[in-house]
Amino acid sequence: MESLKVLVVDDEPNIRDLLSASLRFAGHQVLTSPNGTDAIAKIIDTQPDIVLLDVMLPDISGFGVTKKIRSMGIETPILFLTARDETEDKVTGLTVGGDDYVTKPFSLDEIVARISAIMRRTGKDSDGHSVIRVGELEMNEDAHEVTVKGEVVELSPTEYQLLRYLASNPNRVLTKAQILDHVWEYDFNGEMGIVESYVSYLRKKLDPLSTEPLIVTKRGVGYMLKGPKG
Amino acid sequence: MESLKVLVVDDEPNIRDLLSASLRFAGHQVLTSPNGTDAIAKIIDTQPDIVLLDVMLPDISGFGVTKKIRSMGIETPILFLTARDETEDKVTGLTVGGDDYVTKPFSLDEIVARISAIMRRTGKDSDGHSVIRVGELEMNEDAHEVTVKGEVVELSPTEYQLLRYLASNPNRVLTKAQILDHVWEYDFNGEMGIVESYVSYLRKKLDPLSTEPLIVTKRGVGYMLKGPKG
DNA sequence: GATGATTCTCAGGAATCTTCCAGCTAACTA
DNA sequence: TAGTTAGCTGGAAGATTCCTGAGAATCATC
Repeated sequence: MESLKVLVVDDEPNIRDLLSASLRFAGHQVLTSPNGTDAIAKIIDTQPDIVLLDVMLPDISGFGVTKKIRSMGIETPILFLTARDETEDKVTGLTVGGDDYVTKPFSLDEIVARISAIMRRTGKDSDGHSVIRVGELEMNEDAHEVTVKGEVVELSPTEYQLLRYLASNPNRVLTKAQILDHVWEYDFNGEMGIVESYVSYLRKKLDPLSTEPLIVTKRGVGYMLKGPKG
Repeated sequence: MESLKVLVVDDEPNIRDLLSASLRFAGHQVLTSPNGTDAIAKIIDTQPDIVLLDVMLPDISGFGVTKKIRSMGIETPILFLTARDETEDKVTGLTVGGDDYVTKPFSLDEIVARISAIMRRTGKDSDGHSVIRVGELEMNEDAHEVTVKGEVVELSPTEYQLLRYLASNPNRVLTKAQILDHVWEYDFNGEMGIVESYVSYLRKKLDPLSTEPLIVTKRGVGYMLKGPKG
């Protein structure tokens, strides 16, 4: 995916930093804003490609911000961030147009994936390929379908996210800490043993179909998804 | 459907925004107008392909607007937006020619479908395919008839709309929030469990006729209508 | 009004998923 | 080689998600 200009709007500095770091690392240009009024000004001023917008803001709500900028003819797609208990009754209207939403706490990989999806849908992303392909492995992001050598593999949500993170970084060792940070929700405070468990689950499902082991262990370092070359 | 120039006339900014976002996302060019006089000017000025016209406007009524532009020889088809309690005959009398009407509150998918239908009828839509075909499933938009392997299936209005939304996005997972936003009326604030119920209804009617389950559940993500060739 | 269809809510239960744990195996090191 | 450490995996508790039947409320039709 090409580099995007992203505006992150959230009143919690922690969340802003978390998202900034992650998005910058993904190659995007990041701007931040702590409240609604500032966000509106920045959107008008800098014209970002996408806005990550917390629904719960100290001054104007995320919906208010949306209404305001839309009434000015600004079509920038928005990815809403909502608390889990707000969603149930307030979801309506959130996924209109190209917009989408994620519930807090989220995983960083989820955010990156949603941004890609929105950019793909709104057609602003030049290489709008919704399929991740690494050797015999294929992940269809639209259908959430995974195949190895054409054979469909059923994965649970967490298994899917883990595999996506690995497949997005083929031939590169990822530490358990990195995996935990990207795939699990940011407030997860469990042990890294869970990564081992899920790698085990993935292997059990993937290896019977593939000619050679897909996920290799780099002892003392982490895991790596093996691609065709290298 | 090709891109159309749509004029949205409504005094409620919320409705204008909702329709703008949805129609723009559907690939149309959208203009908006908050009242009757402005609408008339915009119609003359910009010559839209279709007008979404609220009947209840602060200055001139939607009927007044229609009368005015028709007297000037402008044949632009109109989709009226009316409150549910406004008398039926008053409206039906006015839906001559290619015109049509929907009652508020409406669902976004309904609006998009009606626009397609009008464009088809007035012959302005080049690829006027009124039949959605996905594998063994066939939906005739004109006759509102659904068949699986040629067998007719009777569906309630909501069941039909849900199936249409799914069938318009084959092999693509749609979240319950997306489904709610597209299929249900914009002021619906019930729970997402209703989507589950209706999926259940559809399955009960469709699956007995099809060779393999049409609607698949992607646990933790949403639902997907499975078409040929994943 | 009465009947039947439709919409919507709710709750029990089934199926699946997440997480942790503990015992085991494989790999490294002294 | 033996000891130590890192990683693997089965099991199980608990949580979550999904399915579906039952019933209330609403709407349409006669």
